[in-house]
Amino acid sequence: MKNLVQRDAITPKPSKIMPDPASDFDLEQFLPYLLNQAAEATSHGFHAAYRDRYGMTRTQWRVLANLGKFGAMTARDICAISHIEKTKVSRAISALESDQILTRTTSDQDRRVEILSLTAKGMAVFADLGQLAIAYDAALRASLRARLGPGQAAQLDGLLQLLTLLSPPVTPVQQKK
Amino acid sequence: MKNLVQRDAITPKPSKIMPDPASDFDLEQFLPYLLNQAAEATSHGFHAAYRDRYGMTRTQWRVLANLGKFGAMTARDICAISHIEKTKVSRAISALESDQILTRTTSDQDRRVEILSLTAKGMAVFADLGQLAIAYDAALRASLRARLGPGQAAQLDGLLQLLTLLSPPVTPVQQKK
DNA sequence: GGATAATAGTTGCATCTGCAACAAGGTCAA
DNA sequence: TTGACCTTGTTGCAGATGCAACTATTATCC
Repeated sequence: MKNLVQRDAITPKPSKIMPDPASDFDLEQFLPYLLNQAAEATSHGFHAAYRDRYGMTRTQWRVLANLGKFGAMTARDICAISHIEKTKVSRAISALESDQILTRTTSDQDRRVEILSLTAKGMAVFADLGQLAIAYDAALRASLRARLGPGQAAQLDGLLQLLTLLSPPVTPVQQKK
Repeated sequence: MKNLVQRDAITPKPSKIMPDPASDFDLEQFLPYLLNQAAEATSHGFHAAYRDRYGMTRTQWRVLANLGKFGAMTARDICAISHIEKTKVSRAISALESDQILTRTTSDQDRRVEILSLTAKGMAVFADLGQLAIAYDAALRASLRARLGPGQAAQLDGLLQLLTLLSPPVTPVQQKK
C-alpha cells in the first residue's frame, strides 16, 4: 500500500501501474448512498410543514403519523413498525405529551407498558399535516410519472418496502463486537 | 373535532360518525417515509464497516468516498455533488484531516478555496472500505433480484436518482419565511 | 418460592446536526 | 479605488442522536 502516492502528482488519470481495487467502487451506484440522497431530498421539502407549523421534529412527526394511522399503540409497537430507535421514540413521545398531542396510560395487564393515544388536538394536527403530506406526495409522484411513465413509477413502493425488509438480515459487513 | 375521544373506549374500530380527513393519508405510501426507512435500513448495515474499522462518521465516509471516486476537489464541489450541508462537510473535512486521511491546499487562483486530496493512507482506507461496499451492495441487489426479477430491480437506481434531482423544486409545502 | 433472564421504557453523556451569523476573499461597476 | 455584493468555508449554540447503562416489571424454570 505504500506506493499509492498522490496520483495527480504523477499522472492526471489513474495509471495501470498497479491494480487499484478502489476504482471498482462507484459511489453513485451504492444503494445506501442513493437511498439516502433521495430520502434527504424528499424529506427536506416536507420538513417545513411540521416544523414551522407545530415545531415538530422528524421523529415526532413520524410517531404522530403512526399513531394517527394505526390508532392507539405502545412505544414498542412504534419501534417495530417504523424501525426507529427506541430512545428516539421515547423522547419524541415525551415531547408530544408535553405538547398535548398524545396521552399515555399504563396498561392494566402489564404495568411496564404504556398505551399511547392521540388527543383531540393530536388528531387535528395529524389531519392537518396529513392533508399536506398527501399533496406533497402526489406532487412527487406526478413528477416521477411524467418522466418515467406510470409503469416504472408504480414499482417504486414495492422496491422500497422490500429493501426495508431485506436489509437487516443481509450479510452484515462485519460482526458487531 | 371534540367528539373524537379515545376511540377504543367506544368502539374498537374508527366509527363513521364524522368524515375523518386524516384517514386519507397513508403513512406506508408516503414517499419520504418509505425512502427514509429503506435508507436507514440499508445504511445501518454498512455503518459498522467505517465505524468499527476507522471510527468514521457517515458524513466522513461519504466525503472520503467522493474524494476517492472523483479525485481532488473542493468542499464546495463535495456539497454540490453529494447534497450534504456545507457545515457537515466542513466538519467532516476537519476530522479527516486530523486523521491524516486528506490534506488541504489553498488554491493559488482563489485563496478562499481549499483543494482537498486524499493522502496515501486515505487512499488505502478508501480502497479497503470500497471493497466492503461493493460486497454489501452486491448482496443487497442480489436479494432484490431474487425476489423481483432483474427487470424491476434494474430500474431502482434511475428512480432514486430522479427523485433526488426532482425534489428540491417540487412544490414546497410552505414558503420558507 | 426465588434466582435468573427477558422486556418496556428512560436517562447520562459524548457526539452529531442544523441554522444563523460570521470572517476573509473575490467581483464588478461607477 | 471604493463600496455594495457574492462566494467559500468556519464557528456558536441549541437541540437531536446513538449507545450503554439503568429502573421497574414480568416471565421462566429449577
